Amino acid sequence: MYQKTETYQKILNEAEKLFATRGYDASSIRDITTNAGVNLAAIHYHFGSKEKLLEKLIKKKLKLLNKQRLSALSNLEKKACGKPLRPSDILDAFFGTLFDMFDDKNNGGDMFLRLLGRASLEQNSNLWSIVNLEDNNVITKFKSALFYSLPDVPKIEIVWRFHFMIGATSHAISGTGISKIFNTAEIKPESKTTSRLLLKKRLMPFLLGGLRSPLPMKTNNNLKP
Amino acid sequence: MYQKTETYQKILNEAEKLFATRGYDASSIRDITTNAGVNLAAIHYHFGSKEKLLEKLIKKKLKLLNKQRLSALSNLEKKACGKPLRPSDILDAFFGTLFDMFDDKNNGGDMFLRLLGRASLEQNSNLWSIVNLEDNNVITKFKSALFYSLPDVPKIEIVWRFHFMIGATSHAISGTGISKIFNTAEIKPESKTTSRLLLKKRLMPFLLGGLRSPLPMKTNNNLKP
DNA sequence: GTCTATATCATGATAGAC
DNA sequence: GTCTATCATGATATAGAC
Repeated sequence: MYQKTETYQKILNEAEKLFATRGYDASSIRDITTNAGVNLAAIHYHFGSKEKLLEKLIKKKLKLLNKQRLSALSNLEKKACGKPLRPSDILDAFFGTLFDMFDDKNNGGDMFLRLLGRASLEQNSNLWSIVNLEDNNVITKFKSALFYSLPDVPKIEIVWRFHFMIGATSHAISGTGISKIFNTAEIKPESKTTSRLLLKKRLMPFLLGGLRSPLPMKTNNNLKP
Repeated sequence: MYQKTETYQKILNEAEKLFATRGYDASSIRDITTNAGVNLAAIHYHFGSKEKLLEKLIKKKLKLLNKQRLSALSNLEKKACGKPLRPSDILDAFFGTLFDMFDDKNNGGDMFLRLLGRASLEQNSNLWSIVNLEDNNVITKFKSALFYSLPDVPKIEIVWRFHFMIGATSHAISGTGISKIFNTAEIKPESKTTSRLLLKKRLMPFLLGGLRSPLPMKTNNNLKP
């Protein structure tokens, strides 16, 4: 892929900067184009709309993330020589990369997650469906690895738990409601840096515990009491 | 609390309906006031702004939810006669009520979660802090119950895991990314109704597994290899 | 093809008359 | 409390310059 035009790149860079610092709604296309030194209508010309511009940014980030995920999984599989992987390693390959991207402040890592979250909440947004397509191959590969790794667990349960793990992780990373939870006299709050460093170490056992927890009862439970 | 004025109530009702169906951004104050049969300026007069109107709605829902939560917890504690509660019961009291509210389609249950999610993502929104205050008493009580129920687990770990559980639940309930996860040939998709009914049954073991999973290693690990 | 200038529209907010 | 008029802003469409 070549560089596209200079205007195109200027807009992309400025939008990423502004979205990251102010958020999507607070970044007007007037702000973006003015700061980028281009015309107001340039966003419409190059991207179609402000929303499409956001799409472009998200897809760019997502592509990078998923490349890292697949690479991590592939490395694990090479070492395993056809044997099932350890669930914890699979989770590391999937969620660990996300943490790395999140910690990459210079590349607007947390903005990415925030915007992804926003995209999933907007009712009339087609952003999420676009993200799905992009992500589908990765999800499929990781699900397969989990199926193979946990042959005694029904696939449908694994899929559900994958879903739950993604939720816990998104929420934890975006920091939603952190202060609410930690604001009590009983707990001496850790410094922000400390908890940041420890977050991954804390979340991973939680995810693994959830993934491996006993299966729910069948709806029609015919066992004797 | 008395009825306030008729106009006030009309706006509240119409706003709840429109936010639930179209989302916040797509519901203009012109739509709301027109449908409600009141003047355009009435929202500003009675609530101050569109955002404040949303606040009002969220607080109303939240108050109801938290009342139910405290009531459920209180019932458990009465039955326990001072003994620690079972973790699964505590989770039921906290998350089960959320599921019930979510399933209350007639009262705009899923709109509530969507708007709450939105509120937490908007950077310059003070909605979340308002929600915090409202929620603080409830969180504190449930944390205490968990501390008492799991005396061998460090409090800080319990708090973190509470946070993770909330994330998994929000994500699961809002349905974010469901299609992404389930779209593969390997799994025959359950009907929407079925998975809805089974969601709670599936999530609870996951949460419990996460809550009770082995603790993470200390950062400074002095144990011999 | 790339970009700019301009016009137009919808929205949230507000002032002031009644 | 209610209403009309008006404003500032953001988003978008179009015409046309280079």
